[in-house]
Amino acid sequence: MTMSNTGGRRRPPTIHDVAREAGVSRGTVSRVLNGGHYVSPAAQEAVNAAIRKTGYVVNRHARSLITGRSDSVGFLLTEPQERFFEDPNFNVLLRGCTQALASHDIPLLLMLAGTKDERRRITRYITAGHVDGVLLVSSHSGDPVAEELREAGVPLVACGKPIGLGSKVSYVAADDRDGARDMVRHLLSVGRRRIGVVTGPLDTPGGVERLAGYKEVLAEAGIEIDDRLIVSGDYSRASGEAGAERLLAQAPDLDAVFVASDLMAQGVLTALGRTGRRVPQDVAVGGFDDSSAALAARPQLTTIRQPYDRISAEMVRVLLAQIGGEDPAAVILPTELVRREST
Amino acid sequence: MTMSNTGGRRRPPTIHDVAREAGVSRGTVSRVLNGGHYVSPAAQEAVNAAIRKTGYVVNRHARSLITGRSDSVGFLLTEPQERFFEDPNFNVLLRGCTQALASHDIPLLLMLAGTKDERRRITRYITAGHVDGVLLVSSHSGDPVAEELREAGVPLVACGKPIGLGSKVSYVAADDRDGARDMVRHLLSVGRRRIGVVTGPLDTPGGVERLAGYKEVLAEAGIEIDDRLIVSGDYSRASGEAGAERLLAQAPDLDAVFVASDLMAQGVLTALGRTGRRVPQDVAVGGFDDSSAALAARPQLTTIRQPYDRISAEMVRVLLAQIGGEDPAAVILPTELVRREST
DNA sequence: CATGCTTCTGTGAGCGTTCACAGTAGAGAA
DNA sequence: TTCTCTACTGTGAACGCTCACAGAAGCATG
Repeated sequence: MTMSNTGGRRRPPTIHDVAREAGVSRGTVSRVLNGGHYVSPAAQEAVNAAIRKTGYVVNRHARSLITGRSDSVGFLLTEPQERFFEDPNFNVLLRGCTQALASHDIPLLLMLAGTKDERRRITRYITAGHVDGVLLVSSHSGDPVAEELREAGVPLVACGKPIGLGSKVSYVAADDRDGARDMVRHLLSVGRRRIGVVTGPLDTPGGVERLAGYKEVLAEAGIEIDDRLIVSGDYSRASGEAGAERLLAQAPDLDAVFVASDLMAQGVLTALGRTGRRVPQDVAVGGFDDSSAALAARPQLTTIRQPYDRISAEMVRVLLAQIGGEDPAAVILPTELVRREST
Repeated sequence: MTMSNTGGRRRPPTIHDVAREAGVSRGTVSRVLNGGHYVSPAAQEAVNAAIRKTGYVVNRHARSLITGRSDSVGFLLTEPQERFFEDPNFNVLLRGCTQALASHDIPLLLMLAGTKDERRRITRYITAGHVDGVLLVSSHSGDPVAEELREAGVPLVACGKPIGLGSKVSYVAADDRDGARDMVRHLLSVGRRRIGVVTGPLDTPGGVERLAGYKEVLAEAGIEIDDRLIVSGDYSRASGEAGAERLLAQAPDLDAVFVASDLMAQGVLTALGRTGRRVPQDVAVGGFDDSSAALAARPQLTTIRQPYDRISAEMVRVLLAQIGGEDPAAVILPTELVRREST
């Protein structure tokens, strides 16, 4: 009598064990697992009972081996690392994507491609088919990773419109220009006329579009664009502080600043405070993002809310659709003015 | 003449293709891929050339199917979601772990287990063997997920000492008690005597240990412990603010506050500012973590630096060792006082 | 010359799943 | 009856890899 493996190390149950338990074949169990088409109610029930009894969980590796899909997606960050730390938006986005994917039972692989080496390694990993698609967070133009992935035909959804890439890549973005318009209109409505702006990097759509919205509204209001009222930052707190100092030097009479991110707006508040200017009495400050930085700031920031929960949900939806064979799509979501203490 | 697949959809090269190209067998290619033992230099070279030429990348699913390993690890967050957003430490930890794993070519799966449903799903996923091990970020005691994983024998490394679990689980932590001692000694050294404390949750090791360090140093200095100087928070900014208000009500004469996290310290600063107290002139404030919040605060916080880069590196090292069959281990890392403007 | 050892190589089997296909049973139509 | 159609079920054959094993070659030892 040979020893069965009953007493040995517990081996996870396979589809075979389930089939035997349910008194059906592998094929029937597999069909139940994949939607239950062409399965009789009796078999369906028997299989489900057997799955519960055995504690069976599908072996994704075996499945992937034959289907060619990995049933996982990558969340790829090609920004330099500092932004990841500082920017609260990334957290929200990452969490939203993770949860949206989880509801489809799809794990998210976090990929950081800061250095050249990392980029090569990760590109290789992705193009080898180890993930079915990629959620890309990298707004800067000329991102070589994104371009390579697009060429390799990897399903891809960017957060924010990717400037450098051809139009054939999906993206989900908030309506930057419209948000900027709302904010500047709001600043006008509270009586401000000398409105400065700290833009984002001008090689990002957020940088370009928000500045465009600013200019449009001023033009509509018949206010001349004054170049001394326009400076650029890189979305970091420090660059906001530096930007505000340049603004104050070039145009000490300004009575409002529209800042292209909440984090930079924090820096602006610091710089204004240092010169003794009160916010909002002397200078109104409007941010952008409605990130946690907006609430952390003193005074709390009036800002433009980017619907990050919806953005992440849409990114996942579009990506899964694309993995399923649909064409790339662009989704633009509306923003919302959130009024707090700084205006 | 049948059509070869040369003209069809490009199919990724397999180990077979490499073997044919190199003029050796699958087995030899496999041996090269796995360390190159028992392979002649000539074969070694031929295989490497063939790999370069074909652009071969190993199919991890096929490998996993037979080895039983997944060559991936999970980063599991069982905290409620708010903390993830607010706390800058998570970012640092997450990034550090991702990078440390990347250098071993191991992808990180991000797992968020906020709700009961998510917890069940994720436990199932992990115990099914879809990851080789888990990096656990959850300091609260009585975490059911951690306990289940431990029982299931899943390699596990916690960040911070897990109170609830048996001693058989690995963890990496900063020396909380010693850090707290350093900070309180520092406050004493700048002449403070009425030192309040805002602790973390007392069901977390950080909460307990940092308070213990505080008490020890005061005892050594011959200062009586005054319960009115001790309040607890939950590491959130808001709880810091509330805690400071309670402290000020109970002991308006305090001249320093040791706060168990930088984020809470930000709240403390806000509350102090509201009562007109100057920091550090009237009240010195010491934080803990040296997170980005410490630099963002005005004044910038004197704080205890937790070596998160080393913590993440150690977590990964210990986890990989454990996956490799070694026994669980505990690692305690030293902290460092960082003096800034708030003391 | 046989024997053993070490280093290297190829081969068959099998990991757990899905897919294509063949087949069965029953219902309805001719 | 006989045929066709639909609903359902079971059975090989992969998928691409690693592992165990068998064997070959080279060299030293008995």
